[in-house]
Amino acid sequence: MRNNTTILLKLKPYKEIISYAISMGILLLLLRWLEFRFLVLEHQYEIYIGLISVFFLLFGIWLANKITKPKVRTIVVEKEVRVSMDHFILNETELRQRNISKRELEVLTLMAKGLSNQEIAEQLFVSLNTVKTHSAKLFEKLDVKRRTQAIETAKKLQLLPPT
Amino acid sequence: MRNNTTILLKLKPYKEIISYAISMGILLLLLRWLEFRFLVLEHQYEIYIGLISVFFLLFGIWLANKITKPKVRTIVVEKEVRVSMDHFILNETELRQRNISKRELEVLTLMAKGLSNQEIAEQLFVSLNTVKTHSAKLFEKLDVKRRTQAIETAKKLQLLPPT
DNA sequence: TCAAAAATCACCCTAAAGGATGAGTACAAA
DNA sequence: TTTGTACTCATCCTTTAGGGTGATTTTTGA
Repeated sequence: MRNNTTILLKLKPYKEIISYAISMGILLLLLRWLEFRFLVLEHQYEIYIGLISVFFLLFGIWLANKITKPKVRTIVVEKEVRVSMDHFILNETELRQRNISKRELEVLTLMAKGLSNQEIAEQLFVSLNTVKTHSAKLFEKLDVKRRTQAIETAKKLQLLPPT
Repeated sequence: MRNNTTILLKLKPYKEIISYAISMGILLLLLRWLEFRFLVLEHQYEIYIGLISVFFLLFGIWLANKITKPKVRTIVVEKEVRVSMDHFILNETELRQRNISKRELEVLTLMAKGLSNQEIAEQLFVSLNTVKTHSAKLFEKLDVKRRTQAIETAKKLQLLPPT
């Protein structure tokens, strides 16, 4: 059982040769038959030759397609990929120098997302007043007057990820 | 000199046809010669047939290699492109789709810089009310409620340069 | 343990932002 | 010429943001 399989596997690479041999066998039969025809119709051997030619031409083409490695043309397309700064690194030095606390940075982050003070308060589970205090201190430390400026400045200082 | 080059260049595409014609010519001569041999050596026409067969077989293979189209394999190479302010391209399609006017974009730009409505009004030499009208329409068109959101959204839509 | 810093919240007040609506002008396209 | 659109400005009103001050509670580092 296992031996048979091995034999079959060993025969596999010679498949084409075998099919070639079979083809040649069929061809020989065909030739015999054509030879008979040729003898009967004396002066029409040009047709015979023509048929042979056409057959081997087609056979050659078929064989070539079977044998030859497929031509592969490689087209390299360069695709531009916008690299969004998913690997944002917070500028902790700046953070320390400006003495900005964790909570303040949280408020700043939510500010940058476009949340109102009320929404920030809800998000952080603190009162509106607390958020206001944080933002007021934040504006001082960032040396700005408005939240829009705070966001701009913070992004420039790499305290917030860019757009 | 130049004419010769031109002629050669014009002949170039027909190179295969010409080589084919030459091959056929040679073949005919060969056939003639073989025919002679055939007549002389009466019963050796199998060799003749064989030669014809081999020739057309090889010719078929050659032809197949010439004819077959190469398979095209497309390799997409992703190329990282850092997005920086330098080559910011405004998304005019988005601008048109959202029907945002030039003036509104101006206001949006100044907003993103952190200016107050009053400052924007002074910069554009219009009244505060005008700026408010513009910003109100902007918020509608950008489908946001606050200026901070407007800036965020606009940057995401590439209507404003990133930080 | 104790002081400093951070975080929380409140109150009051002003400034700015935002919503809704109406209306006049200028300019280009139909 | 008319029509539409962008731009301009105004008024009234509400909401949100921001400034200033003071106070209590946690947290933290020396």
